Amino acid sequence: MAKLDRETIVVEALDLLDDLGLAEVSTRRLAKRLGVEQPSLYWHFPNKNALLSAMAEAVMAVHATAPLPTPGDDWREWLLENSRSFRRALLMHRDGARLHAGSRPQGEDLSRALHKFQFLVSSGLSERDARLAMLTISQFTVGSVLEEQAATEAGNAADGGLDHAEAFEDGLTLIVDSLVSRADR
Amino acid sequence: MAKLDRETIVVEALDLLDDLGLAEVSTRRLAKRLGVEQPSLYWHFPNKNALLSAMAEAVMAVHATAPLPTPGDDWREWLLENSRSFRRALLMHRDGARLHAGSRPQGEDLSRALHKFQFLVSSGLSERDARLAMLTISQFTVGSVLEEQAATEAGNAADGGLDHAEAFEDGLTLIVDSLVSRADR
DNA sequence: ACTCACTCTCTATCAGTGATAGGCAACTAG
DNA sequence: CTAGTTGCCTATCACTGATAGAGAGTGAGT
Repeated sequence: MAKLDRETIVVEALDLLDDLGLAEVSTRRLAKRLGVEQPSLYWHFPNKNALLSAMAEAVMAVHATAPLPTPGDDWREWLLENSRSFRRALLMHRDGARLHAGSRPQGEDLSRALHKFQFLVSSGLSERDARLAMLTISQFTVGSVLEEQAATEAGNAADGGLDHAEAFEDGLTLIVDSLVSRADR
Repeated sequence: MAKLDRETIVVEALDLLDDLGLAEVSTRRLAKRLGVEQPSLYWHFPNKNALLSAMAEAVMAVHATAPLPTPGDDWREWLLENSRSFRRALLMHRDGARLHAGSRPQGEDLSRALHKFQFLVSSGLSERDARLAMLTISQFTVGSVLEEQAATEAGNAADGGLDHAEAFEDGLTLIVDSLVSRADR
């Protein structure tokens, strides 16, 4: 019936993810949505992990398509905006952070990361600080969204009335401020 | 045969975790290790999630037992050491960060967190900065260890020859430095 | 026109998973 | 001595990810 297709599958899988959460994403449920029998999925993906990786990559697509920094840009502002874009991508789907955490970085991302790194260096940061900036911020962001989504899905009452967006913004500023003062020195 | 016991079960479960990784921890494998049939576990725990929570709590026990700060302590040094202790606990078991990420904070921890918060405030940080410090650092730490353990278990070649301990230390310093300069102002 | 290979989905089935129902022995309190 | 509780057992459930192998459809080469 359905013209299956890696992309079609991934799109439907993300829909399923949003509806039921990562734990409830099964190959059977997904197949049923696609109007197909379960083993058919295994022609397009070698196993479920490969599917989850493709989903994780698709989730990151919005962020990975965002324009790269150009030499004239203000590095501080760019760093903030880049991090927000990353966070937005993770938040766009239910369990986005958990999904992302269980997947290794792809090939395309590496060259983009390199570009960003070089932008920071040519903006005046030391190589060490540039690498530190990218690592620390991305780890903080993943940790932050992971906690936010865990809080949302579990007790579902916001934990302690915490404003996650504000907390993220503050944490991000905290980190970036430190980088600024190092660059100024 | 075996005198089962919540603690005995958790200890064995953590052993199993270290041997096979979180994905391979099943109630049957665990029961077999304990010399017991699988449903017996369900007398001691209502479901597998409860078991995983108990495991997560046990993993944190080392950290949760560490002495609380006392008024005379240097807050910067204490903050650094507290974060290292948290990281060490996560690293002590395979998939420790993943295990931790899938569990909600317990009751005991909350009063400890409050104590730490108050220590930071009485050391001169604003309430806002104290909360920010604890949140940001813990999220960074979880994100950091999550990535470290994912790298270890997957490509198993260290990713990019990255020294995770050093990267953590640098990121931590980056964050704490920012807090210091805010406290000085 | 015929055949061969390839693509893609199907049916059938597997071992393994978390979980529940209900039985039965051992211990303990009245 | 009996009644209740504790703590394990057997048997079974619905569900999961995965594989084997059949067969329908398509298209290229001769």
